[in-house]
Amino acid sequence: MEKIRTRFAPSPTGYLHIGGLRTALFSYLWAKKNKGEFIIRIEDTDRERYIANADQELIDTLAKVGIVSDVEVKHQSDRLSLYQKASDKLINNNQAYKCFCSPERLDKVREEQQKNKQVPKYDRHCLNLSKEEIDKNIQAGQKFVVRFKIPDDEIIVGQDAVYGKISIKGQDLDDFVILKSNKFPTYHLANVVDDHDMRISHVIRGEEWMPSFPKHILIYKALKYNLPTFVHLPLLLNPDKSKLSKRQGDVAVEDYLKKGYLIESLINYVALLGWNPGNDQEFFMINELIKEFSLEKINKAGAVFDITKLNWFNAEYIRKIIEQNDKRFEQLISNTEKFLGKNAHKAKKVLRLFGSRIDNLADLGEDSKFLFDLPEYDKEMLIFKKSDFEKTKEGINLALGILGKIHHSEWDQDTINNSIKDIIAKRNLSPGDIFWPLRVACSGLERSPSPGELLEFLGKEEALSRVKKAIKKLS
RNA sequence: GGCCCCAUCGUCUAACGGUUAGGACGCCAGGUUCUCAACCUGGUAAUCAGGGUUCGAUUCCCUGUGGGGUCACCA
Repeated sequence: MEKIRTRFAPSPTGYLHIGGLRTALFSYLWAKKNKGEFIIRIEDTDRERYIANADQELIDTLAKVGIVSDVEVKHQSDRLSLYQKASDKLINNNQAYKCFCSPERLDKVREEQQKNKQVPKYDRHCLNLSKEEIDKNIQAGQKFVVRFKIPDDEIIVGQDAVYGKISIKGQDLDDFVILKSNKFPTYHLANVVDDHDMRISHVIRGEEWMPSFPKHILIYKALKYNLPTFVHLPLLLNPDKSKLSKRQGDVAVEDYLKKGYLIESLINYVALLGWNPGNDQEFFMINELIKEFSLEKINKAGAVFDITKLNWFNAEYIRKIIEQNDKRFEQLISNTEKFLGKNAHKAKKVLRLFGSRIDNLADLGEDSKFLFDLPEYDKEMLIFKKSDFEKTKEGINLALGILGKIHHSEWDQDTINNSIKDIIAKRNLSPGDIFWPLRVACSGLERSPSPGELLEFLGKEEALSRVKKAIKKLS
């Protein structure tokens, strides 16, 4: 059997899109599952939209999430002769022709057709130019494009691994351009020529390519290439069901990385958009995805990119990593540092404190502020809703006394909690009379990690100072 | 508008003719508890509509409706 070869072929016109990530991931998974090859190819045939370095950034972002090309990354702009040759061949076979129509004329024709409520379509003005006319035009320095000649009496049938049989009448197709006047190929030509040249077995791409699928089939046939398996992926959608786009939220993978979403959660979540494992498993590490991935389980309907579920995945992964406390935790710590600014050295402790309370690492900066800089708070806040002024005052004073007696070397939440519980029992107070004011004293907040955790984090000196401050407020 | 594709809880999805239509996120309620988070328990909520085919349709077929994609010398 032929070796499985897939490719991800972005054009360097911007950053990596979430949808692009999903496409790249599925291609990658399918190749790896079959012990095949995954290839990245840069489709830089549009010199007008080209963005310098975008190709490298695309490659870098993919590498960050673990998706790497098995062969050297090639650029289509380096391979122009290949497309030229294919184009020549099609012209020679009378399956393509040179077109000298100016953009102005094309615009006019299109405008006219729209006015008459016709479908905009090239009018084949140059289809039957004589050899003499063509030579004359070229000699006069006239620019031309090469158009594919659509067999308009044919019905083109395509087979897709996800959508099944797709058929369309030739007459509904336009004589599309395959070679631009600057000798660069269009997507249609370059894509087909390269996929054939690189012996791609599965063309995995977004559903937005469906309309041009028949064109590609026609080129394959005209060039006498074997057809690869086509796999069109359902679209990723905005909450309003339109194609996932900027303006309704972030779509760049880098944006999510910057906000402190983990690679694991991004990959895991995106893998489950338009694909399912056929059972209830939700958590997948990359190797499990490779093992379980299958084309049959790809869905047809578009999938809304739902940030709340991504948040859940991310929160789960953060908790798991902290719990496991291994090498990945060390990585998470250094990843966390950049969100803490000057408090980066406390990253590990901050993570331990907030790891189960955040959706993404970017939340950490804001959430942990009070640890380093006690906010102002109202003294009323110190009194627990089921307590009163006197009991609160008694409680926190007792706390101060106990805490003062705990030695620096024993300053940890277990010791602290045990001592406090002790005194609560002895004095017949309720936990709220003492834990609550301690929390507020330490945080200035009503919602926070537990007092024990906070006291430990702050250290004896800072902790006692905050407690004293609270007592002062009450007196 | 032409062409193409799609259609199960709000969202991601399972059920390859027979299920009380399942799971997850979210949301709600309760438990735990000094608060929040986590955790545990429970609940909420869906087969777009109408026709067929069939003993039986979420599932197959048709029509309608709805949504989306695409109609460039962009990919």
